[in-house]
Amino acid sequence: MSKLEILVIDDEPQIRKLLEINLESNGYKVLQAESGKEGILLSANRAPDLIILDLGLPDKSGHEVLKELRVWYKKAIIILSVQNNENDIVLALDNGATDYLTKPFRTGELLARIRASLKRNTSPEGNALNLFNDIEIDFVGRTVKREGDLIKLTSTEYDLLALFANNAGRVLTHQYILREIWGVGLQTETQYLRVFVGTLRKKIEISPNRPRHIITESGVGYRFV
Amino acid sequence: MSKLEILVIDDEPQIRKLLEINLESNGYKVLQAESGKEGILLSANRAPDLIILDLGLPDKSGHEVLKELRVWYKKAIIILSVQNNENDIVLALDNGATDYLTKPFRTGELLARIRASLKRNTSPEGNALNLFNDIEIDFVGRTVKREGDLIKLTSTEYDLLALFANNAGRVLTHQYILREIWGVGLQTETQYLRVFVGTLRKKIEISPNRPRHIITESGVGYRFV
DNA sequence: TTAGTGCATAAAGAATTTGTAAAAAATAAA
DNA sequence: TTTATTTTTTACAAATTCTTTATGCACTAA
Repeated sequence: MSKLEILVIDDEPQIRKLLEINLESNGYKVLQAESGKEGILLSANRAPDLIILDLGLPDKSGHEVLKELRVWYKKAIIILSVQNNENDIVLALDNGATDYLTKPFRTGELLARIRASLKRNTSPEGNALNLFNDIEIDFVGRTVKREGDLIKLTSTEYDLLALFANNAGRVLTHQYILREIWGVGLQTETQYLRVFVGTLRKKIEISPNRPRHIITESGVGYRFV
Repeated sequence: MSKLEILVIDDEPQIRKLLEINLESNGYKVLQAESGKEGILLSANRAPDLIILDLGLPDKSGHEVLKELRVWYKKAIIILSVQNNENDIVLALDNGATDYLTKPFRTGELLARIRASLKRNTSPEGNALNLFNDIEIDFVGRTVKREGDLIKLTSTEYDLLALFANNAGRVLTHQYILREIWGVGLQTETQYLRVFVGTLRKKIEISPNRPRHIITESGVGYRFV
């Protein structure tokens, strides 16, 4: 899994440095902007997973930046500000800020609030369902259905099918499949593959001897449709 | 549109009164509880749209209440506490609190944070009572029934079943289950899991050697249906 | 035709994984 | 303390999955 990206929009270099160190040591990738304009540009180009926004920017008010971002940016925006007056807090939250922290802040708390915000980013549970005609693969649940009925697959069979499904339409060479599923040591055991394709076909194809999903590409490999 | 309901769990009557006045004048309906137990019960019965929870309760720690609620309650929980130390804040947020405010708080800010939390309240309804065919699990009472008859489970057995029920239909790996129930240190003790799945099956399955609820996914983990 | 190559399938054996019973240890209750 | 309950270990049986071998078919080229 790749690192989550966090964009820091703040004009104070010390704060940016402090955040950079803390965030990177916690496994995040950090992008930096020192003005509102640059921040908006970067958000549009890189689509970070979370934005930390300072209210006191040189070129334009942080409230304005927040408003502009919220037109299209749907993920978490945490406000970080020296302003501790209620009006600013209420305004920011009502403009769609996910959270509001006042400087000086405690890094542990900030990290916890970042975790909480990121958790909610993904919450509308996008069950990664993949449909291939009569075959339905649920990558989250690790289950496979044909015409609504659950099919029992062994773990290798599932891995193989998932590999096919993730490369639907593409021809996968024997070598490549063997390397992905069995590892580099067994790249030459083409017979494994034949056996497993056989059992998979028996389970997911309507007529296994006339496969419509796992197509043989003679001399090369297989293709999933 | 009917009024949104907010449950206040706090043992201080003054705070409850203050919140009641402020919330009701802002168009919310207010429910009140003065202990953790009462709060959990009320949440289960009334399913409020948001919960405001004080950490310093007389009967049990607010952190415990939060954890118990989060097993099934999916909407916003805002923590209100005199504790301003980082550990409490981090713990609460990591346990699923939506937000954390320290007393004394500014009502305008609280209201803004409530609005922000309610806006994000999109997750599907969680229910304290869960039905899986003949099995009925009550997350509030921590009780399990099969065809109406109470089943006696040890606490680990219950935790395991609750974990399964909260992830019904999806395959849970051995590692994941062990981490959730026994903690990070015992991730490799797969045998524990076998024994407990065995006893659980004996208690909830009609024919334990042909399980219909806890399905083995050989080489991977288990799946609950 | 006949040998050669690549693929499909069945089935036996090997290896791994899982289930179960029961004893030992730890914890909670009386 | 004693007793009861729950959890952790241990040992072995059962089931499942993976690997290997054998065989037949289809196609191609000499």
